[in-house]
Amino acid sequence: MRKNLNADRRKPEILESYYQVMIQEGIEGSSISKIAKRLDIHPSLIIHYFKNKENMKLELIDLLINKFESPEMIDFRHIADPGKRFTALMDAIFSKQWSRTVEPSVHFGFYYLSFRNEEISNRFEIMFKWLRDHLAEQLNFFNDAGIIQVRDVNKAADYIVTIMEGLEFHAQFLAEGKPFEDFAQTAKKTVRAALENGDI
Amino acid sequence: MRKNLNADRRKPEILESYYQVMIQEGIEGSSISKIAKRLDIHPSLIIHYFKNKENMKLELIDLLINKFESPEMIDFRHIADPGKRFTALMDAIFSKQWSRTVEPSVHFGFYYLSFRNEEISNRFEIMFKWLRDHLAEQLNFFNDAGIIQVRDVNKAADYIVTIMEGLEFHAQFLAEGKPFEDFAQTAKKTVRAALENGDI
Amino acid sequence: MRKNLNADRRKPEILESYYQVMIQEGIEGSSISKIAKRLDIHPSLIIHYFKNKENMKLELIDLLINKFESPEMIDFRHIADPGKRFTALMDAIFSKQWSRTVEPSVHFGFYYLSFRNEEISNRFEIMFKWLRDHLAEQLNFFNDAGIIQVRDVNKAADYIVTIMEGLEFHAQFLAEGKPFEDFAQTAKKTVRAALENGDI
Amino acid sequence: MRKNLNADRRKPEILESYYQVMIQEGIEGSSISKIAKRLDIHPSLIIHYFKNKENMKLELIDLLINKFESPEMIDFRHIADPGKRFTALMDAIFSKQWSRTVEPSVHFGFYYLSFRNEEISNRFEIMFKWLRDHLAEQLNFFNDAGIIQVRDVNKAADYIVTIMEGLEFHAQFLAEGKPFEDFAQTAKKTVRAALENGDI
DNA sequence: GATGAATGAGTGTTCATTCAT
DNA sequence: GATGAATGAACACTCATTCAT
Repeated sequence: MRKNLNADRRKPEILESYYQVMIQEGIEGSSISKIAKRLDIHPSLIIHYFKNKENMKLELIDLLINKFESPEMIDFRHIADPGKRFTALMDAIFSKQWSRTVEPSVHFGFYYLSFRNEEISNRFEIMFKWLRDHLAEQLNFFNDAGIIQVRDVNKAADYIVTIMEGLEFHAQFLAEGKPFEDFAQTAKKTVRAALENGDI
Repeated sequence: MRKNLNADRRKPEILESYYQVMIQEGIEGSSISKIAKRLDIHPSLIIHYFKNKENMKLELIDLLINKFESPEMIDFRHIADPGKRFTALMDAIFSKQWSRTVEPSVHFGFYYLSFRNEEISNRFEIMFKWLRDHLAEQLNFFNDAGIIQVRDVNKAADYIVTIMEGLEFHAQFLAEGKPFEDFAQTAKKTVRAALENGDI
Repeated sequence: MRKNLNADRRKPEILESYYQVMIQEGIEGSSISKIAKRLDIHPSLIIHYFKNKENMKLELIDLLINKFESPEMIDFRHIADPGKRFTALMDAIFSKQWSRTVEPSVHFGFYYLSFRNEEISNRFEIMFKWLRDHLAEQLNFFNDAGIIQVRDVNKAADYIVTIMEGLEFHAQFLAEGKPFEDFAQTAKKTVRAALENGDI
Repeated sequence: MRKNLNADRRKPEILESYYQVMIQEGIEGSSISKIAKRLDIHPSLIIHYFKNKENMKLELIDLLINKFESPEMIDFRHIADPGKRFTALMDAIFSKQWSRTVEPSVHFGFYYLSFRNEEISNRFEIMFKWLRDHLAEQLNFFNDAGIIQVRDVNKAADYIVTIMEGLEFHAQFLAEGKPFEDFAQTAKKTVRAALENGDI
């Protein structure tokens, strides 16, 4: 039991433990005492750092969203060639690595909470909009380069995000044992065709 | 307050109350006592009917899934004309009425639980596969009738389900105040195009 | 599920079920619903027959005590020869069959309850006194016949009962895997010696 | 009512309360909330200290057993003279003080629980064996000193423990208002005679 | 005779949180 | 910074029992 660490080190440690407990026990099963037990610290210490559970929850969400928005994940503006950049972007979006940046059970757990918690809802909204806008901007670029024939880039960006999220459902209930990538490839091709054919 | 109703009337009444409490308070917030209070009955009466909470949960899920699978929702085999049947099916799938057969918050609540509860997971899987297979069968029919040019009906059916579920995310975070139908129309057109163009 | 049996048949059936549940689950674990479930009848039916649990408990005790007091267990007055009758009585008292007329766990369960339940206490007292008096009477007979040299038959009878009950403790904690009869033999010999030597 | 005592003071306090409630209400009647109410503390504080009721039960048993095994109760090796030591030991064993170190109702309550609870059973077994072995060792000493003529010290020790426990039954049901010591004296004399006469 | 509806008290336990140290 | 004492609300569930049918 390490002692006298300061907040900068303790807080991420606690959030990581929170995340792990959530994976194993679910949201409602992630009690402060379980999180504390995993770290071999006293539950009160968690309250000490985060004031209350709600704060901790929001801080965890912020942390996870930051992972999503990290440039190396989805920003390929450093690739000059439009075709290559398009492929890179599509590959990234439909990759398992990207979809599973955050454990699906945790992702959906917070998504579920967003129905009744405005603070969480806002955070999700900001994240999705950021993603959508980033995609729209890139689609514009690909349009201009003649790679795709999208009529309404905003709607197209919405469409991509929609499928991305839907993929998780597919993986959960319809994958029939096949790896995530299997159907993701199909989805990617279909989406590419839609963008290239000007279906949207 | 002895009303002496029998199980046939009480159980649906309790499940309805459970459903309503879940909408307002979320899954983890739906305690037996809250459900009972809503009905002005004693909590132990709920146990009397369902033995335990887990049973009640599963019975509620079964009830909700039955709503989904009701023929009038999605079965248009009584429409002989292939073109009209296709349109009817597409309209149904992307309709708000269909998407919101069950309150999204409840739908996603149970979806979330399925990560850690095999019984729930199985029920979802069966429902999604039933839907997917029904769609695949219909796509075959439309293919034969020359309405669409689908290469792989199973993948196409998967794709449709995937988008359908993804739509909920869009409505939640990206709709920007516009009604559900707005983007659903866009999605429908894009999917129709994909089926007609043989993109999948 | 047999129906329409009358009290004469149902009550012993229920008491037997009660006894069995008590063996498996202990006194505090013997709920009416468990007893009913074992018989595949409705818990209310048990209340119907016995009015309440306390009555049922007392009726079970009466039933078990009757087993104890059955003449074939301990009454050897039909054996005319004093020596043979003495041996028969001693053998019976220190036999496993006699000691285990009622399951020890149940016997001690009710014994334990007698501390706080006067009705139960009275029943035990009557039974023990009946046994003690029966023994005293027999000791008198053996004394007169010159088989033993007991100075105070009442005290001797008390002593025998005392050891008899203590034997159960020995079997529970000190038997070290050996059968009940092992130490019971030792005890019997020691008691016989005490009676014959006039130690009491 | 925040008293902020610490575990060293609170735990014995709670165990004492548990013991008292058990005397009044029996084992199954000793709920955590009753124990707490007696101390005017919150029930969850008891959980705080003992984690769960089972632990508390075992800790109470350990505490009571320790009372039994305290040297001043039964260890007379400081008395050099064999005859005096023998008398002291016999007097102690058949004394009310020793028999009632723990309230009989509690003693038998736990004894009863031992039928269905291995942890409790083990504790009893250890305690009884400790007592038996201590007696056997002393009997050896007395044998060597020529005070008694025991043939099998182990069996004799078993016999003594058996009677000791049986005495409680006698006191409960056959004492007929006379004090415990009354029949205990008789038992003691008879046992002494058996040891001295070589009946065992 | 038998069942089911309904109650209400009670159980042990979990939980987030506050406060004192 | 860290721990432990203490609380109080809440939870699912068990139980014996009553009443109507």
